[in-house]
Amino acid sequence: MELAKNYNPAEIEAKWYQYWLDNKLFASKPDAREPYTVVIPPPNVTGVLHMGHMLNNTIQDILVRRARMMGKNACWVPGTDHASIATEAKVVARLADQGISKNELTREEFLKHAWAWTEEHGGIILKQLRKLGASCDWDRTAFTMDDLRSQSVLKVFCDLYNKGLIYRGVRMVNWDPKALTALSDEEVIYQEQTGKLYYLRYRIEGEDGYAVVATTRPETIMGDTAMCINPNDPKNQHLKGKKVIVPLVNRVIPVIEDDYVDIEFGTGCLKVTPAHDVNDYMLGEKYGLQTIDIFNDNGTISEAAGLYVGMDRFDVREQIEKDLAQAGLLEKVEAYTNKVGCSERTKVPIEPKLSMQWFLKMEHLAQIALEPVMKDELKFYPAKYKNTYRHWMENIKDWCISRQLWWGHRIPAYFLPQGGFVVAETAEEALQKAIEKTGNTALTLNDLRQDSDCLDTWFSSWLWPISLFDGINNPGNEEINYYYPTADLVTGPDIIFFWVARMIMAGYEYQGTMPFKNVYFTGIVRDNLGRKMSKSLGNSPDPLDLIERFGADGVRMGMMLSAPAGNDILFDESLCEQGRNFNNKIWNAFRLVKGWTVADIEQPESAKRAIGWFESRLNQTVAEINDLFDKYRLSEALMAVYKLFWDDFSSWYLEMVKPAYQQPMDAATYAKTLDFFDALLRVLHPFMPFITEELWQALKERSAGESIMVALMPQVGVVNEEVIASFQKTQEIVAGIRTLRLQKNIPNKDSLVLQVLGQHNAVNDSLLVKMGNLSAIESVSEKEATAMSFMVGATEYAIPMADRIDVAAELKKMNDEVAYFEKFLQQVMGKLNNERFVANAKPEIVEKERKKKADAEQKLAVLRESIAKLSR
RNA sequence: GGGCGAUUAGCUCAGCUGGUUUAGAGCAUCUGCCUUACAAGCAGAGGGUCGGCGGUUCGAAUCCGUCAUCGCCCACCA
Repeated sequence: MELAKNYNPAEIEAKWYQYWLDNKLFASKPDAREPYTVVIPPPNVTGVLHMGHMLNNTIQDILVRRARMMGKNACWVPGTDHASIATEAKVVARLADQGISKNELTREEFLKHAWAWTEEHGGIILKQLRKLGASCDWDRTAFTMDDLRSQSVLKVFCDLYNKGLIYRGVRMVNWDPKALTALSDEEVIYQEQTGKLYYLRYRIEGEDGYAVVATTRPETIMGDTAMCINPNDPKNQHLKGKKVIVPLVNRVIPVIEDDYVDIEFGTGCLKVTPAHDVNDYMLGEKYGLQTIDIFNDNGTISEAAGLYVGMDRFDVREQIEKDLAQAGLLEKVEAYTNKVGCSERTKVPIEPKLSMQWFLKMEHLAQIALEPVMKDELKFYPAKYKNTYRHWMENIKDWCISRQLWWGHRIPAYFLPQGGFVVAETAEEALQKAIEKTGNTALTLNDLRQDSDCLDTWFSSWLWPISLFDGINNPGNEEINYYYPTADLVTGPDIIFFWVARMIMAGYEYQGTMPFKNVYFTGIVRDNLGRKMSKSLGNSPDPLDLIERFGADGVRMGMMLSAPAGNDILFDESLCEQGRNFNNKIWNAFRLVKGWTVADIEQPESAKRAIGWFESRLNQTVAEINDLFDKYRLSEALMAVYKLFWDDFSSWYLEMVKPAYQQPMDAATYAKTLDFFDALLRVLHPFMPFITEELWQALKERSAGESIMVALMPQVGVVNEEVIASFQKTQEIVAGIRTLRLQKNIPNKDSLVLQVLGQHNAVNDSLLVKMGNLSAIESVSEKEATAMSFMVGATEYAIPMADRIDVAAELKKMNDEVAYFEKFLQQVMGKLNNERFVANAKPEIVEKERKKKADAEQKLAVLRESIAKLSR
């Protein structure tokens, strides 16, 4: 067989992905095996794969593939999210490019465009995931707005409404003036902005003086309906019971008193605008103040304001500053930085606004979802997110679930002609309820008007682990019973409240148990300077381009090399390079092994020893990897396999069993080597699915449809610690020989004699001879005068150098060692001479120190003797 | 303003309930090798007073306090 010198992933990856699909290896159906379920965090349906997805899905695929090879029935369900607000914004933008504005269209027309967009761009991201090797059960691909998921949403909405957990009412909500919709608290992000603090003069009615109010939002004065002071504020006592006049507006408003006001801030006077500030709203409620809504939905000034009507809120801020100054009502302006709540989606500052919305009461849901996490029944990795979770749960507020958008699940509430509404899953059902409610049998579907709002995107996402198995519409069906609760959820901590917490609530509310057993929080993928990857910085590599250049396996390995749970990963292309290099290493190891010829010859002693050692090392590493996976320490598990393959297998094992040039190998060693290779490929497969399949198929005869994907992981066999320890000594001796060769420029092909002084365990001598290229190993009581030596443990090894020896250098080396061991011994003696150490430390610790002392003394004795001889 | 987490080799990180000779790994670096699997490689080597200061202890990277720097989350100070 002719194999290319370098591994070429491109040809191989497409071939095997198709093979897996053709053989339905990703598909899962309930059976007698233990299930292992993962639901994908559904990406935005019109999204494109970025590095965050790469990380997230690589981790999921590793977990899923491993579970499959552990004999579980692995089911990874893919899908996409309709992403109500984000997608609607994109569709609106595209329509605008075509000169169409949303409000020219009917709801139906708009939705037609939205669906067209979805079909056009939808699922691109899922196709891209195939390039990564994702082993999703594609037949199960779901969409948060497909029929089953939509029905689930409506059913849950009705159920929660019937339970009294969903209500409709006028509340202060976060209003996005650009997207023209209400938002949940979680969709508001607070950003620091440098702005100004304006000191405005409010004339006191019937007096000459004025009170000064500090505000960041002078444009809201048209909505002022009171001024508030702290009753305990000594500097504002004179304002008690007075009335003041709103600048420019000239409205007379009362001065009220409440200890909510911070005496220290500004002048201690607060302007109260109940319609446009959460706290002011609270004050307004408390003191029965009038509310004047001075804003239109798009952030311009409304008729109610009387002034600046139709102007944008930020233009008014500039204009009013000038007008106030001109009127002598602006005391001063200071530079001021504060945090402004902005829409997560459109980035514009949100406007607190009173409006009629739908809300979900969260208290009960938070209650059932908190304890399981705190008690680790449902585990978070890393656990530090438990704190974050608890804090949110304990301070939870009602969830505003209605959005003034069209792209999403329309709220199943139907308004009646004579007022009031009914909630029902279908219009027909609603009509029936309406008739029952009103007693009016003449009502028809045309008399009902369905609420035009739709639901927050997350109101469908929170059902994902249940709705994917149709557990809402069809409770207790075979699939939900089998696949639920899912095993691991892999997602970013940025959506812990949006999604993770709410899924846990829905899980307990609708299935009576957790939606997943473990949550693995990934970090954020950053560039090598620690900056977030973003389009504007241009520091985000194109994943598909990376895959093309380094191979999917190479990129996967690059992502995983530094990705402990919860840590951000500083991504650099060099990591992919390392991954590619590793692929190449595996490829070439395979070339070597497949190049060997087998003959009916006796198995050499060295091969027997090598096999015994590697078997133990393999078992040891497999056990270690099992443990690391249990702790979700995937990058460490990968590193363990990496070292096992590169160092132990390639650098040591293969070199030890390798026959001399063009010589054949014995059949037993060859068979064993193939077995080892097979096991290594299986351990590697979850990390690097493509190259491992390619080589696994080529390693031995396989039958049609067979795949490493469904081969079983190696089991942990016997680990002979003694063999490993004695081999480690052998490795050190070989390294010693190699160091001397390098120092003295002795080529590898020149064989050497190794002299051993004192005790030597000869079991690995056959390996020593082979790896060190020795012509003999001699036990001597005294080394040759011209020998150079090194120590392994307490034994001295020497190699006669004849005229190559440099006595002075050799002496210096040994004297340095003496100095080192003397210092070391001194430290050990310091401890042992300390009575309190001997008295207090655990006996085994003291024993260890005694051993150190004995070893050091022996080494010193050997060294001193050598020095004495050499100096003669 | 509260809370959480970090700070260990040039870089990215391990180091669990204090005591495995002198704190580890990978990458990078340096030296020697185009040795018939692999230069995307082989062999070898160097590199850290564990952020600062104090404390507890026979003993501290590890526990406590404090300061500094960085990061994240939450919060209604206009």
